Amino acid sequence: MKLDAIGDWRRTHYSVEVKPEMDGEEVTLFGWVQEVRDLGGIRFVILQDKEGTLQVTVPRKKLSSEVLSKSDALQKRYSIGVKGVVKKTEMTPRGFEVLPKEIKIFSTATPQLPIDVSGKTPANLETRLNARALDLCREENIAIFKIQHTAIETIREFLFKCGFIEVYTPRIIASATEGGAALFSVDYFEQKAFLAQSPQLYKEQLVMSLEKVFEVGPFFRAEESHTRIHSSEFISVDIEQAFADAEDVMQLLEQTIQHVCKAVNEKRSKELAILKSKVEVPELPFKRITYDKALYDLKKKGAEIPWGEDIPTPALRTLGKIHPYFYFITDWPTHSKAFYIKPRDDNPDVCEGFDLMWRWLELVSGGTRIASKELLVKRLEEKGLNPKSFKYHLEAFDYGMPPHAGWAIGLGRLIMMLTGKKNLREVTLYPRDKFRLTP
RNA sequence: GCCCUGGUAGUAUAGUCCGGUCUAGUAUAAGCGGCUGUCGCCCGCUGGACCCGGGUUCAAAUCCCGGCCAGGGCGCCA
Repeated sequence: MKLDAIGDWRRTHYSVEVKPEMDGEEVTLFGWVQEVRDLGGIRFVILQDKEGTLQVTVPRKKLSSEVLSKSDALQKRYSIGVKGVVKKTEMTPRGFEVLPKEIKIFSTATPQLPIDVSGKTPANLETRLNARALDLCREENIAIFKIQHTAIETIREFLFKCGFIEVYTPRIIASATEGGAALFSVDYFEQKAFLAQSPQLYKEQLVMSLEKVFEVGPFFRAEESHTRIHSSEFISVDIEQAFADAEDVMQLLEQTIQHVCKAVNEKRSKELAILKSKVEVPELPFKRITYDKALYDLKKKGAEIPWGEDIPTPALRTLGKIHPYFYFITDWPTHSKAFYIKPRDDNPDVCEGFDLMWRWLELVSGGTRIASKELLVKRLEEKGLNPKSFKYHLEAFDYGMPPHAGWAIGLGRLIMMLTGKKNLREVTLYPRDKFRLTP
């Protein structure tokens, strides 16, 4: 088929911007054919763009042969341009239709698509991920990533307003042992290097200069995790603040979450409706329960966890039923948290680390950090880590490290909460896990 | 890495327990034809599938073993 060039055509309106009141007005529309309903003497073409759909109506006897032959060729997913006239009518859901004067076909599509973009025949997640570029054309997925956009936009705006500076720390790092999670190794010229699992050490160093920093970016964990809430590559929203403690950053966090919920509610009601998801604007402050209280609650429900251990997933599910909303878990056993979390001055067995939970899902992890080099070295040793591997990081503590605190939001999990999706992969454009490296 | 469940046309599924009219059903998508108000349009026709390898058996989509893959759960996980 001979394809058309865009030439001097430029879009005048997105589908959503066309209104019945524009009756008689000429518009230029770009997008994709979502569906063609051919009734013989009349043909209905549903044009989709990133904002939605509208109906292009082709009455056989009333249009030029050139427009007719173009519309004859149209099939699902063809990329097209339509120059036409808006006509007010009661016969379409949106109260108007567009009568084409000229149609351009920019690109064709294979007749048998791997998934049904109009959503009539559902496909499994695996099938959808294998055809992800096409899957992402579905209205529902566009809605998910618009919600993510609004969430990130809101977080940035709010943090900027609070005086935070956005930074970019290295993804390629030398140290293999920050403790805990396994890292991916990469060839780095003649050396071995690793992909960063978090910006933790860098953002702590930056509070000495920039005081309040944040970073949004991908991080990597080479874990065996095979669950619907873990991914080898994920987006973290990290902040770190000088001259602050856990309570300060918890307040910042709950305000951030509240702003996000409010913004998504106000700006993305259409997308939430598409996803059949509801987001309430939470009241502040969020409930704060201590680790001890969580264990006590669990014991009452028959799940006994020895003091000092991390709370396993099944127990978190129980906890999520007891507290079916946002809640902080505070005062964790010091040795259950990372080496840089500050132990409490009045009881060093417990630390100033916290998790923000949404039901059973850990959305955010944070805490007051250790500002004393001596204590940090002690904690590294207790964790079985070699302080020598942290030479450069520890040096920063010789130059006036202020008291500081911070947190990290798992962006995908936040989006799961907002969209009601139950698998992290669904809210990740191109998910990466142990078994999936493509597309 | 472990446990459970599963893998059938482009997609989603029925059939599998209890092997044999399964020549593998249905929906949707696709191709062709028809239809002037559809909006999950409708009607007719056509083509299209048992994950891979081995075994049991007269006979395997169906039973057994191995592999690969998927979903869920667990563990791991700043």
